[in-house]
Formats: sequence, C-alpha cells, structure tokens
Amino acid sequence: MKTKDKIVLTSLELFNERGERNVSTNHIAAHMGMSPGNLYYHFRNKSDIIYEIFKNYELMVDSYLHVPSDRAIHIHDLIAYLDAVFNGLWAYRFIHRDLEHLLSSDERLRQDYRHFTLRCLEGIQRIILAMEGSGIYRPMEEQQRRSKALNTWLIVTNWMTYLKSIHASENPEEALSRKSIQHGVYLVLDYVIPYLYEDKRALALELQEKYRFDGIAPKPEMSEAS
Amino acid sequence: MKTKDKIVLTSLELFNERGERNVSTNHIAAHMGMSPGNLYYHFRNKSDIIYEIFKNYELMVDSYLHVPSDRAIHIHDLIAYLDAVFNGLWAYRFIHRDLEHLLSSDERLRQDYRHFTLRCLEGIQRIILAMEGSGIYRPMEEQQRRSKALNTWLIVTNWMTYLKSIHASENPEEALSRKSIQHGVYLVLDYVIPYLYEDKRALALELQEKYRFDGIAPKPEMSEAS
DNA sequence: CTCTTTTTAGAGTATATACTCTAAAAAGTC
DNA sequence: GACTTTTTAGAGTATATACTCTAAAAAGAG
Repeated sequence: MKTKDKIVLTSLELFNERGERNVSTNHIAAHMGMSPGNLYYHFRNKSDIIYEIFKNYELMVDSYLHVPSDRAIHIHDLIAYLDAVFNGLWAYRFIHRDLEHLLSSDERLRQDYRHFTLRCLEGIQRIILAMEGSGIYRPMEEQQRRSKALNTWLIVTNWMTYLKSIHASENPEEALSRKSIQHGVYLVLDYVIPYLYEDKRALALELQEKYRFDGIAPKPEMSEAS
Repeated sequence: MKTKDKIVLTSLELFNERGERNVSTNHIAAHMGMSPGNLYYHFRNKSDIIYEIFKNYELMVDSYLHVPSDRAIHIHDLIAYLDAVFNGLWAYRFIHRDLEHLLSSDERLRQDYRHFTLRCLEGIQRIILAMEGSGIYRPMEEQQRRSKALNTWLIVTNWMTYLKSIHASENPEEALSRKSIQHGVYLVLDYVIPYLYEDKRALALELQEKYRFDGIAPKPEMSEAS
C-alpha cells in the first residue's frame, strides 16, 4: 500500500479512537513510525488528510442510498439501508463528533458536506417514495416526506454520539457495543412503523424486535412526578 | 455583578459565538479587559468555567420539563415545552457542538451530563404519559414511550447543529434564523402527530403549520433516480 | 551504472495555550 | 486610620501543535 493511503488509514483510526482534536500530525507520524516531514511530503496540511477521509466516507454512503431499479422495494431493504448506514457511521465516527469544527476550518469540506447532506436527504426521500410505490408506506405529502427524511437523518447521524455521551466510562469500545449501535435501527423503525400499511406492520415489528437492546434509555420510575 | 459571574457570562457568549475549542482563557480575559491572572483567581481552570455554565444550563432545562400538577395537560403545553427547550438550547448552543470533547476532559461533567440526559428522558416520558392520561396521545407500551422520548431527544438536541452544518456560510447568525430554529418544533410535531387521537390531529396540524419554515430541507428533484 | 525523481528523516520554528507567581491595588472591617 | 482580606495586573513558563527546511536515502529509467 502507498504511504499516502497508509496515512489516511492511520489518521482515520486515530481520529476515531481519540477524536480529531486530540490527534496531531506529529501523533500520526509517530504512530506510523515515520517523520513529520515525511507526512507533510504527502499532505500539505492536516485539513487535507481530513478532506481525503471525508471523500472516502462520502463515496461509501453515496453507494448505499440507491433504490433498486430491477425490482420492487421491500421492508428488508429498509433494514439493510439502516444497517449499512450505521456501519458506515461507525467506521467514520470521528466526523460527526466535531463536525462543526471540521466544517469551519475547511471551506471545501463545508460546501461538500452540505451537498452530501442534501443528497442523502434526497436519497432518503426517494426511498420513502419507492416504498409508497410498492405498497409499504401509506402515501404522503411531499412536505411530510421531507420531514421524515430529515428526522431520520437526525436520529441516524446522532445516535452514536448520544450513546457515547450517556456512557459512564470514556472508553468508546465499551460504550458502543455492536448491540447498542443496532438499537439505532430499532429507533428509526419506531418512527417508521405508524406510516406503514396495517398488513406490513406485523412483519416490521417482528424485524424491529431483533434490533432491540435494553439498558440504554432509562427505566423510568414515575415516582418523581411534579 | 460579581467578576466571577461576568466571567461565566462572557465565556458563554464567546463559546457560543466561536466554539469552545476556539476560545482560550486568554481570549476570555482579554475580551473582558482583564488579566489572565485575574481569571485564574476566580477559576482554577477552563473546565471549571465550562462546568459552571453547564450547571446553569442544567438548572434551566430542569425547570422546563414539568407536568402541570393543577390541571390536565394540553397540546399547547407540548408546543410550549418545545419552544422553551429550543430557546434554551440556543442560549447554550456551544455545549452540544463539541459535547464529546467536553465530557472526555471532565469526569464530573460526564457523570452530571449523563444523569441530566436520563432525567430529561424520564421527563419526556412523563409528559407523554400525562398526554395519554388527558386523552391526547393514544395509549402505548412503555417501550414505545421510551423510544419516543429518545427519538425526540435526538431530534431536539441536534437540530441546531444540523442547521449550522448545512449552511453555506460559517456565520451562525445568518445560518440560524429564529424561523429556521423554530422549524425544529415542526419536525418534532411531525413525529408526534400520528400518535394523537384523530380528534386532536386537526388542531395539532394547525399549530404545527405556524412553525413551518421552508428553505431548509432540499426540494428534491426525482430525476436522479437509480 | 548514471542520472533523475520520489520518498524519507530529523532537526527546527513560530505560535498558541493553559496556567503560575509575585506583588500591588482595592475593598471591607473595626 | 490601621490592618486584613479580596481582587487585580502583568510578566512569565512549560508544553504542544501545525508546519518548514535541508539533505540524505531509496526507487525508477535509460
């Protein structure tokens, strides 16, 4: 593998593990057993590394959100989308951790990210529309489809950040078990299900159940009412 | 006002404007026309300032999420909750911007934030339950109430971050108009409405309409299907 | 093997940041 | 008005960070 690609991979790994803010270019170089000078031979600056990582991320997510063209869309497709997206988010989790800072320090990235988001939202809307077409979703107004795409996006992109934020320990490996991440699928399905046709709901609920993971949200004691 | 309180206020202002990461203790002191030494007389370190700000935030949000004890809960209450919470989030918007870093550099804050979140989720669940009681929400299983609280929390706490992330300009004043923030209320209501009793839906839709703001989500052109 | 280009090391720099220390000024107390 | 406590200024420090520069090694081309 080329050194340049190795730098990208190592950076991604360190950014994910420790947060972009806590990883300096010197760290990256040291972790690879090479000199900072060498790193700066391959990349003009830290932003360029981040930008390249983002481009990979973008490519990956873009490859997910396609409506099948050769057949009708099915509930299982919805689950497959969610599964794929959560895996993708996990692999690039540092991006959504300090997104605002990344965007504010790189104008290119800001523009690209903006278009990326809008593209994803359109993709989600097309998926919803396709599901209406194949008799899964009840038909809805465009405005509603837009809200649904947006809410889904908000839930999906922030689920892992939420998980890390409520965990008692700082250790992310501990906080983000595979099971707890998958509960994100459960949550999105909870949002989706009321809009399904009655005859699809049982199946959806059954599929949803596989993604359920307790021990995240609180078990509320209704005592403290006020 | 005491110098200590002024430091807290100024810090909050600067953190919100520029992001905590971009505001050093020296900046804060300079912006107040005082010496860093003075600042460090009042606070042992930067974390302590952040912690104090968080405590104020916590106090504020906690004061919102109460079920009225003297009367039945109404749809208007729901809107009032959302309105209040979005205003609160706006006033302390730096917190959710780089939450993960804040939590990882202050153990106290991590624990407190964790309890705070769980408390809020319980609060939301109690509100949902109260609305079931007063014939607004259709009754649901506890697990569902939990999912709803969690999804609502995810949408609400990340709405502003989303807005900033998709705006072309870095200037937050421009990105976050009052109207666009309020669209968050619209989104949450979109999530809530299908669970309302039929006879309440018309009113809810009518109230929702006031919070609608176009020009955020994309107007999808379905051409690029695949 | 020679020449050119690419890749690497490693020392170094300018700048920023969180924070410390000392001593003077201001404020409060009696 | 003496004295004690609180508040302030301001210079200074240790450390880290992003990045530069020079020169040597390695790789490739003919």
